[in-house]
Amino acid sequence: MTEAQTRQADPAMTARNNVEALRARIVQRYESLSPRLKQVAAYALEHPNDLGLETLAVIAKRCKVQPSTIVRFAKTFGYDGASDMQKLFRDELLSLSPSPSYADRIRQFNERAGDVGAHSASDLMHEFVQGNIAALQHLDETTRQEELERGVALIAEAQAVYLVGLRRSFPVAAYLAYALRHTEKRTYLVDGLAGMIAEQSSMMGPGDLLIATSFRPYAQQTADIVNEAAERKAKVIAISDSRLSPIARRADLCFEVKDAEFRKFRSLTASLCLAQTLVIRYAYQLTAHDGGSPQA
Amino acid sequence: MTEAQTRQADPAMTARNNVEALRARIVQRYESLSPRLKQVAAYALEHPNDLGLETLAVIAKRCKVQPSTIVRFAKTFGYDGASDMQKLFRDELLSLSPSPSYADRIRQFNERAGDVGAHSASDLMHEFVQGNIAALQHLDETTRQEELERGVALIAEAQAVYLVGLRRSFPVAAYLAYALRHTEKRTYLVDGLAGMIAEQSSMMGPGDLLIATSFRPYAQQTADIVNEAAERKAKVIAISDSRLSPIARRADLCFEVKDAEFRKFRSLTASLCLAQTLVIRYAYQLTAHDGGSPQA
DNA sequence: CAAGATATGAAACTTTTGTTCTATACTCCC
DNA sequence: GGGAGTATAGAACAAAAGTTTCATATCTTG
Repeated sequence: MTEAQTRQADPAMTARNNVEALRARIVQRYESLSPRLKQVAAYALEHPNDLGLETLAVIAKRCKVQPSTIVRFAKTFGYDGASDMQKLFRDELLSLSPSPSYADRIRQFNERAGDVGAHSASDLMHEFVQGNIAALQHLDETTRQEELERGVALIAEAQAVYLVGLRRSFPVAAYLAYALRHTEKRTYLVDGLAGMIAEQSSMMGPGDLLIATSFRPYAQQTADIVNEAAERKAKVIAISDSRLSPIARRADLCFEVKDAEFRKFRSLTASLCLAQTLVIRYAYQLTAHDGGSPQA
Repeated sequence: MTEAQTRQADPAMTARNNVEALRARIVQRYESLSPRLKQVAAYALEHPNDLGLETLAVIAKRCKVQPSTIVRFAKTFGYDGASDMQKLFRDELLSLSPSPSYADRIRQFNERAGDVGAHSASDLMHEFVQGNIAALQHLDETTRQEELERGVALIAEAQAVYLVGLRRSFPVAAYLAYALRHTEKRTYLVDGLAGMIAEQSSMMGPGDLLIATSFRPYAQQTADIVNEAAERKAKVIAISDSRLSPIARRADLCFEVKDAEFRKFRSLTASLCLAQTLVIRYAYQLTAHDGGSPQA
């Protein structure tokens, strides 16, 4: 106790008993640390809980260093020893812990539930997280195995894959382009740079595949590209929010994705998860057949 | 020892490794316990956390009993010793604890996801959905209210917002650019088109904000831009997977995001959800203050 | 390239911690 | 009220953990 008081009195040591401050100091001094100390530093940032309640030997093993290194680390950051530092993490764990006792737990819950109306930033995040989780689960439930397999097959058969997604759908197309380019598949992102959408899409031909992403309100340009692809006998996969959308109607295969939406800000979580599934499944099919190795 | 073995054989004792079940047993047998054991029992129900991470001596003092009494208590409830029982509370603490448990889940997901060959496309999707859900929950648990508010404030104060995210982080930057452009904030996407990254980033100045997104392996160019922003006295928000990343170290504010990862295919779910929260919170703040209406 | 400084690994050492043991106190029943 | 059985405290013991030391390796610097 007297020790703690001494510490609090010392202004240079205020950082000592605050995990967040310690984290900051670790980050700050990270570059100047020795290699082994860096290992410990990284581990401390990654697994603060372990620091709090595992023994030195265990922590040391996980960091792949000697126990003595942990002690050195603690001393480097101004603690008497490793135990001294561990107290810090332990206290933090206790203070953040959800269940100090039943009574406290219930009280905490009620307090948190009470101020949802206030819409603090973290409440907002909580809502988005819940919304996105729901969207992902919906995706999982509604997406049919055969459609996924057909999508993968279309990618596999295509000579080249064209990606289009404008405005809010652009990140999906960009993600697909990035991921597919790490397989050996020839991949073109139709981005409309320099107003050359027409020129870019005029490259498509029979044997090619267009993956078009668009959500209400549908970009006319995206619909135009889908139509052009159809006329040029290219295959089309649509990722859209409705099978009735202008994108979906002329597509060979349509994935209907219901993403979370808040006001008019649409999330892309489910769309990206679908994209991820298609690409990775395709990549693995490659390794399975060719013995090759997909890169990303 | 033999006692413990007998117990494991007893199906009714599966409850051994579940804190909730232990609590129930304590309550159930409470009346039949000796006075000192009652003291320990009451303390165990009230302060499960202490049971998990204090030493026997400390717990004993708080219960006002001898350390040996704690051991007897543990044995009374079928454990090999006090340490054996403590493991239980410790695990519980870990599993309820906000940060690393979800990180572990994500890690577990990443490890499990290793063998895809056997999986059908829909199994694959199911795994990704689960992985992304874990990542979202982790984001929700670990992101601090103050950091979100600070991020929103930085956006609000900025004269102009620059976005950078190269390679696999590009969709995040693109999403932010799209969303922010639907507020009245001046927004520039540093995309490196025509090799003009240097020129684009040389536009930043004091009063501006750079939001940089980068994940391991960090793109050198992104780090360069962050450094340039710092030199030009612009503020920097980093979205990265570690506070030790080259992006994060010079940032004024760092959001640490653990996205699900499959081999080297990184998901962007959590990053996008964070981006979404920042932008919408900012937009919401605008309406609250100006009575205006954000569009997207 | 050598000398000094620094960092590291392994083992010895010390302290702390958990567990067991035994004498004593207490309770309950005869 | 006395004896058998149980509970408790405290000390002794054993195990485990944390810390220090020292020899070796590595990196700097003149």
